[in-house]
Amino acid sequence: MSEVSKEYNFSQVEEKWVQSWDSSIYHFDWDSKKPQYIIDTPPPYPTGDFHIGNALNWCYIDYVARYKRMRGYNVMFPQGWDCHGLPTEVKVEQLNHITKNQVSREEFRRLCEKLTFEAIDRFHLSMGRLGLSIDWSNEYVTMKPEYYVKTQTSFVRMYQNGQIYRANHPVNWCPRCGTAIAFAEVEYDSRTTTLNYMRFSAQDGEMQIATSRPELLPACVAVAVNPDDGRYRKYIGKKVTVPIFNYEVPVLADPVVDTSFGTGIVMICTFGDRQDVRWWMEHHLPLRQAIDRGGLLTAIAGPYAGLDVTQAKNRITQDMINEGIIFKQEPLEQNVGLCWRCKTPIEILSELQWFVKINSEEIKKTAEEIDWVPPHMQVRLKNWADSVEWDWCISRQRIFATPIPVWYCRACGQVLVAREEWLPLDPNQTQPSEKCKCGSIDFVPEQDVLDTWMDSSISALAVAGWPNRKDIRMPTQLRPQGHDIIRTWAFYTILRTKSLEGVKPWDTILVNGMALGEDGHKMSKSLNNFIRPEEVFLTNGADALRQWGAMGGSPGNDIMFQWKEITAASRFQQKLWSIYRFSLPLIAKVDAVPGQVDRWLLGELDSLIMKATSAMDAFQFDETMKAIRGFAWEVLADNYIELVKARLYGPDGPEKRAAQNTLYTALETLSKLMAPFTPFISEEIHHTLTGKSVHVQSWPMPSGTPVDPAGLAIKEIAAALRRYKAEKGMALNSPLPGIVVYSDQALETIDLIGVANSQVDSRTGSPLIEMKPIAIRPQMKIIGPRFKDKSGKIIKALSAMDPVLVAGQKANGSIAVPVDGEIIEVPAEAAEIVVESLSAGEAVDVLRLEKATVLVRR
RNA sequence: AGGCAUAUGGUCGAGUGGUAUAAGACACCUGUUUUACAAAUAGGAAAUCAGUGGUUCGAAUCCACUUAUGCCUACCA
Repeated sequence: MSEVSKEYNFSQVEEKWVQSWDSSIYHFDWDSKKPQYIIDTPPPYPTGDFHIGNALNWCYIDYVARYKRMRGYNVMFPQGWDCHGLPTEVKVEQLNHITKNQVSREEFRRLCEKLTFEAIDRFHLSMGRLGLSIDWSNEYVTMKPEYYVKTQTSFVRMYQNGQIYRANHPVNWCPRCGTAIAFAEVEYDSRTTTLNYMRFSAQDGEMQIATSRPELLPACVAVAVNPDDGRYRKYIGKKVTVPIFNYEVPVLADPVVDTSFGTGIVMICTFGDRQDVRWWMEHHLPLRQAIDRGGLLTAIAGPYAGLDVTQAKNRITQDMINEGIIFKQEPLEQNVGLCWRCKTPIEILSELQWFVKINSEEIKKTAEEIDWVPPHMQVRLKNWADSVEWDWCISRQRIFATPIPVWYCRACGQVLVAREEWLPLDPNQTQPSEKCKCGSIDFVPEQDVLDTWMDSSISALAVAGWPNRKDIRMPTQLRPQGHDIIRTWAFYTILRTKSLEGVKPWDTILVNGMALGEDGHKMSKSLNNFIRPEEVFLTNGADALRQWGAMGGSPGNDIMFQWKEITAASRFQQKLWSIYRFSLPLIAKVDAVPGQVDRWLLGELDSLIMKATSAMDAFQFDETMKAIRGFAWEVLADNYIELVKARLYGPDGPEKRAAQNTLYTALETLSKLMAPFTPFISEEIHHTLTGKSVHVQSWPMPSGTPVDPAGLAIKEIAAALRRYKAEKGMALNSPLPGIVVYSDQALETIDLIGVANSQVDSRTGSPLIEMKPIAIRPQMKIIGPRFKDKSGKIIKALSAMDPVLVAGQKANGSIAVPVDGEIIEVPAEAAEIVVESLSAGEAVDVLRLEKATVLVRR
């Protein structure tokens, strides 16, 4: 055997295996007869860094993938890249000092692709270094035609099924960027604005209305009051006149109106905010669009047309003050919706856009068919589904995204959606190969592109072989993701999979928490609590980081990054390495009959395997790792190895071989159990022992060896003797004058003699020591359910009885307890007797253990 | 403002109805060099389980309310 270094050199070992592993063992086999286990891996947005949060997500996936592989599944752990999106466009503009309109669409797209490919390369490096068992034969890149043909196909099919339509609909609009944006792209900032009190003239008098956006006055389509508000009841159903613009709008009643805000009367405009949209739809109000795509006021704003929002606000406010229409102003703390990119206040405009129909009920129903880990995460999806008010706007006014495969006939305006067999295509570069119904061949291409979620929401379908394979592998088995994107990625994926194939996308969704910094806040550069995985790779290695991911917390809970966890992980690896270093020259894989102590260890190993298996099946990685650490450290190192050292160092013989073989088995099994968590050190150990890779091995099965009670007793005696010596201030290897152990079993003494460095006599039975009952422990579990509300009194009375008397009665099967002058018979199990041993006057120390009594001569 | 979650020793964190030892880790204190490991080992101190009320024979555990924190969503005409 080669030299094993005293210290575990994680970087040498990890780098070695990163270099030499054959990644083809992780490839999914489309022809396999094994049960499939397909993971719908999140496709990250590659512009950015691979941070600790990513690392955590991918660790979770890798634990599962490796475990399932070892359990005999045909596992697919694919990796995709969600490329399209605004951040990349912005970055390209910054890096090249251009705006996207200064170069052609094709050129701009090319620049975005280049940046994205570079970013993907960086991710590849980090992911490899983390030891992820990704199946790179199933990699997908959403910006490549091979992938976006699927996005376009899904668009065409959903259009044909009537699930996609084009319509005028309110959208969030950034006037500066000139594009519709999703709710997720709106951020809020609190600002102080002005609340203006205005007079509207009504048929019977005057209505006073407060608004922070007087410039939307020409977009006013109604005013609303609360039906329960006695002040304004008389106006309901009547008309009022909009000042300055002089047209009449109805007065509506709506319970949502807050009677205590402002005057209790609301001006409904198209559109000031989301509530306006709700009212507009609910009450079927007309549309008066006062702001255009550029953020300028339209012709209906009369004298204010052509002004931008701020100018218009100032002018109209001043005019109304001058005319006495505004009679009061007060400051208002208000959260304003901003474009997250350019911080321009957004407007809600009605635009001709493409939409996907949202059927919340169907999504909720499908969500119920999926196993949520942890279960309460499903509630988040349901709440979101219930709060969705508009259909999903999927068109974006951008460049770097999947093109919408649609043209419009210049002659008659007819919409022409591409045929599936024409895809992939960009309508800006390709003309349709058929005429319009009107006979024209002159088409205008759709310039809008698809929302990025249209790409990523078919990830499950894409990895399962949709749409080309005859045997689409739906549903997939697992969706791992963070809880921050339940409302988007999970929601849209369920929607699309159900729409396109009528099935749920996954059997199980595993939701992991967010990675928090050491200060307990979400990791961010601005808080300076940001840790890069590379930092940990350098200081403690990937295995240590992976252990943190497993130990840090249970699924769904946020997990704090802590260096001390990393340190603890490293220490464990060092401990394991020490065990390995000690064992390697001594162990052997030989046939041998295990002794009592060996059978104890093998029994403990069995229960570790069973514990680890059930915890892994429930995605309880923390439980699994904890059990492994506990076994390796306390059971194996502190007890078993100490016990069998004498045998291992001793002459060859059946006893030595038994220890050699048992230790070998324990190490080999440990390397397998740890392989999903710490692939590097596990591989190093396993490979040295067997010459094979641990990552193609099967998950260990219990050998069926029960814990040998005699072996357990020996282990406890050894621990007691160690404690005894420590308390006496003796060196642990100093001999004792003589030891006699009493037990029900005939205990083997070979290991005890070695570990105590003393003569040991083993006898069956008990020593001549008087055992005196001194206390009674009532058993709540027995008494409670049987005696209910009397339990309290019985316990009190029982505890007060003479322990000697109770011990005698217990031996006879039942105990008579006097309660309130009445005798109640309680079963023998209702009381445990505490006994004290009285020394027989010999010069011995008595160590009383559960399964044995040890006399140590002084 | 709404939804969901969380609250356990100095710190982190298991435990989800059953005994007066509430796991473990880190930190702290004390002993010990024992032919793998002092980043070890043997031991110790340290928690009225956020508060109040309730259900129960019995509550860290279930329920209600309160307080604090986190996340998600919304934000005001």
